[in-house]
Amino acid sequence: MATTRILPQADNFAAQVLAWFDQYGRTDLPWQQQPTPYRVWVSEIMLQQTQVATVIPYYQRFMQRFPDLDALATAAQDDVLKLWEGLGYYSRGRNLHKAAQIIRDSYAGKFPHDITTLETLPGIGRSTAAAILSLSQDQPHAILDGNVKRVLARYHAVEGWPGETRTLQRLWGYAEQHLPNTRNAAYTQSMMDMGATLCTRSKPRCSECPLQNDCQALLQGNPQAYPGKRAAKVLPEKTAVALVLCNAAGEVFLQKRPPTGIWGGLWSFPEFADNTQLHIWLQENITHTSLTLQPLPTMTHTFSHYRLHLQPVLVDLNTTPSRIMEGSGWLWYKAGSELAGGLSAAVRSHFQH
DNA sequence: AAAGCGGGGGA
DNA sequence: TCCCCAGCTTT
Repeated sequence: MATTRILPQADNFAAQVLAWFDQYGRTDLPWQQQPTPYRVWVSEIMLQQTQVATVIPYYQRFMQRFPDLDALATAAQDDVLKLWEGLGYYSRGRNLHKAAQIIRDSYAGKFPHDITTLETLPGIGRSTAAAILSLSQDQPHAILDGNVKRVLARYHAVEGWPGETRTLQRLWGYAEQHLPNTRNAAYTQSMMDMGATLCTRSKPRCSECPLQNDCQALLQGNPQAYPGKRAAKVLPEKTAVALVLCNAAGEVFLQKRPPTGIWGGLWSFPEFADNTQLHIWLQENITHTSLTLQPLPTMTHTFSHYRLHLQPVLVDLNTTPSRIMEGSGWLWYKAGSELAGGLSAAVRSHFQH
């Protein structure tokens, strides 16, 4: 909650941010011309998850077609979504349209100038509501979009991933603490511009930053370490059995995997959910009277979404397969030989040992 | 190919 | 309150 600040700034953070804005801040963006709440609102919604350069042409078409709140509220949803095509996150367009109708019907068509009311509208959260009223009305609210999160996380060396409630609360605290007593709109724009152009995710241009002398992350020598990344999720563990079937020629039996899923379309060992499935397969496909099954050391593979513990079982036929060396979907593979298609990581690591 | 992004909505 | 999702971009 932004409160009235009657004391002078505790530090010169805001002064430096404002001074930078006066020299380098953007003032030529379409929504900065006649920054009415409606125009700023539309721009802020479009700018969620989307960069300025992408937004500009969409914004211009949108404003041409829906120059004011009433035009938007009256439009058919399809007409709104048509202008959103290609921007992504289409619920933004639907919510924008819905909110326009709510303002028309419940607020007599007058755009709410009160942050609490604004936040109740679909598509408008705390940061977006603050940005609209700051930029269009110069109201003293703090924003906290991705750019500002980066600037503050670095300046204060805030540990933790901003998605965590605790980290987010700290960042909001700093965002409010640094607000200037005047020129809030310029300050808000400056924070966004600094985040977008200086305090970038990778290769921040710290030597050009007005905050470089006090930035804790920079003083630590590693601004890129902030904000913290999301903790790696604990991956589900899966187990499977792989058949390493060898013949007397020193070749290994491989199957082509289905086109989708892990190792899609690659050549790999026949894989089974468990030993029972392996035994069934062997009985159906191998005519030898007695087979020796020799377990090999377990191989662990980590994918983006799970960890696979693969139990290889070696079966040596000690015979040379009579005729067919290759069928559709399977073949006998000699280590190092040419192969039309890739090998799964499991097979590659098997042959490296 | 993986992460980031502001808010909505469901668990 | 937490978690996942949407869709496109950037790295």
